[in-house]
Amino acid sequence: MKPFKTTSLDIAARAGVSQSTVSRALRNSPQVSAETRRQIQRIAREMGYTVDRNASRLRAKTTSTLALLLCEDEIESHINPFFLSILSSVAHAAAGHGYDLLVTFQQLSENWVMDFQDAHRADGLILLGIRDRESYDAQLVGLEASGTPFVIWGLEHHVPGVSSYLTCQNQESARELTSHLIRLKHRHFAFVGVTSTANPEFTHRYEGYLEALASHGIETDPGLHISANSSETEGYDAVEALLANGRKVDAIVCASDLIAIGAMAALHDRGLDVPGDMAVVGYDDLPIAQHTRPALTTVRQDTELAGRKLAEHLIHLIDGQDVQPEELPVTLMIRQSCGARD
Amino acid sequence: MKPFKTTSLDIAARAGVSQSTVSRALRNSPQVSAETRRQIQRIAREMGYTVDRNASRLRAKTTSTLALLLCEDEIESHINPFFLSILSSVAHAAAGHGYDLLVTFQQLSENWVMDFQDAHRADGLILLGIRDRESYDAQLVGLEASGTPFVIWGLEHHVPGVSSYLTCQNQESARELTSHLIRLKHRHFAFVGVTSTANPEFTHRYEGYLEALASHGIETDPGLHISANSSETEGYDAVEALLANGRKVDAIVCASDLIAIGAMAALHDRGLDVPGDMAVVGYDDLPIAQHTRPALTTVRQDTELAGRKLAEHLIHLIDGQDVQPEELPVTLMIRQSCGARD
DNA sequence: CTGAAAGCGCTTACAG
DNA sequence: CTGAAAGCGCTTACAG
Repeated sequence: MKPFKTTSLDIAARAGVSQSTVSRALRNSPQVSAETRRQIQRIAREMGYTVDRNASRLRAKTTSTLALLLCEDEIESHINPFFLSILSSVAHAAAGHGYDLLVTFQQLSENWVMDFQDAHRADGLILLGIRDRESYDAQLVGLEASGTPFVIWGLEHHVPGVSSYLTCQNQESARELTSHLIRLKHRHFAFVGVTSTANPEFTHRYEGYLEALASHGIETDPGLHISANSSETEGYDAVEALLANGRKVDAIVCASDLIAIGAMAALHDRGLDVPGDMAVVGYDDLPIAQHTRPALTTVRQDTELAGRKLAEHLIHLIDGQDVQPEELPVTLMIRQSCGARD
Repeated sequence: MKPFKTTSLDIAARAGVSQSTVSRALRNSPQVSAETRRQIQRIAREMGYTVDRNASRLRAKTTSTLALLLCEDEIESHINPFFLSILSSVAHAAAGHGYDLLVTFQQLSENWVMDFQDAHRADGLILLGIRDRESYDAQLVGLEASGTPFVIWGLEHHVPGVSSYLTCQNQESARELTSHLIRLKHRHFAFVGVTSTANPEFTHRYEGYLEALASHGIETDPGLHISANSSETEGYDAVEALLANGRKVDAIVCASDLIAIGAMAALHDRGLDVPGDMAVVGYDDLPIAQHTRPALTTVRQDTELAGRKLAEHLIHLIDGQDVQPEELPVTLMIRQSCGARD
């Protein structure tokens, strides 16, 4: 069924050179004369030959593969579109650098380090998604011990030469966003989003929010911080709880767009108008954010850049170069849900 | 840096058997006595040994890898969450069967067959996403010629022993959904969604829609079929065009949820109430569909099942078994946007 | 049931 | 600049 498998020996025979020369020519080795190289590459193209990756990897003791681990909650099985958008960008970037991308969607509870330690499936790891810090930290230690390079999104974890991280300006942007709401005359604030070691990003956003309130002399009430994971349902429930406790609120800062969308649904169901009765803002700028009504004011994270940087940092680490963690810039997207003028 | 690489020879030495016996024991070969096998597997576990996949694959001439190609539009770079949900399910299923999953996000224009033909990167291919039929069909022919097994979502293409396809009950469900709207006393219908050979799924939904109208004696006006690809923006623009042409309409059937979300935004911006002035229904039941206000009436495709079936069908094909294409069942999700009673 | 041996298709010192 | 040769770590006939 399968056609005859062309090998480097076939190319060598056709080109009248040795198999080693073919191997060199195809890897663009400067050892091979330009003319020989051109001819060999032409013949390879004509015969539809591509290097057998398994053989190449076995011999070179490399995998030319990046692995991406997307940790997901087992309860809320619906994955945050934000991570999927990064995933897509990582895939592009990896391909652009000649790496394959192995994707694994991991349950929180599973012990994923084992898989990648000695299995020689990938040269390095990109870690995305939510996590249970208890087991997570232990697994990171295991990863480091194995010498596997890895890059994490959204969690400050840096071991020079082994691992790095990328995150975005969570705190600054949350401060700016909140300040914008204050400028729009909102005075009674609530924050919806879990803050814990398991979610440093939300925690930084909360800190930025608190800074903005403090710098404008607005008092903060711990009862107006409602915990919620990143989903519409938890956002909905959080706002129901918030409204039930009866405190005066005129602006809700949500730790993510998914939460904000749930929040807007809850307000709608209570007959409250956004932004007339209540301003709502989110975070991430998911594609849907511009299509909700009112359109959602939020903070744009550049997922294309994030994915590209994740891949590049990992490849540098694999190549033995050190990389510095980076905080990527974000953009405020002022739309209607915050009560903007137009 | 990297720890000493344990090989099957190390296990053999420790267990006092030959390397071949270790290899057999780890592959659960019935040739090895139960006791020897248990002991070898225990030692392997103790030493943290895992089979080197590159060597194993090279020797066995297999890859234990499934590839998933997600074709995306270059203009609308934001990927349909529906496909990403299937992707996640495929990843789970592949892992469950001991396969790795290689993910590639492909631009429409690229010639992707080449990559997988001789590169020995994957044993088979899953094809998802939109496509340009002109080049697509030619590439499928190339794939078949190479003998690579593949499974397609949403496009009837079946070559016994080589390829298969999976789709859902597009036509029946669109007929039912439209009939439901008719039962709710809607009489003036529009359909938004591109129908062309490039998008057989939308085309089947359109056919189901037409059947429902015909069976209730409702006349169809070609001017009330507006083309749109699956995005909020195109849905928005389509509805603007629809309203501009001034015909009486009281229900819009959208070929996807993304289109429906754009449609609802456009109606909102024109001051029209959904479902009071206009019913809107979608297709896919994206997670967001239950959180729009009004919540979106739509058709649920079981992405978990779809992903699992895609992986299983492909694995069967790889194993040389024939598989029959399947049409997966769907569920009507009646919510508020159609003007339901409660 | 077990072992010795060949070989998958490459890459890379080593020698010239 | 090129070639002959070794060997990456397995799997799998072949022989016993």
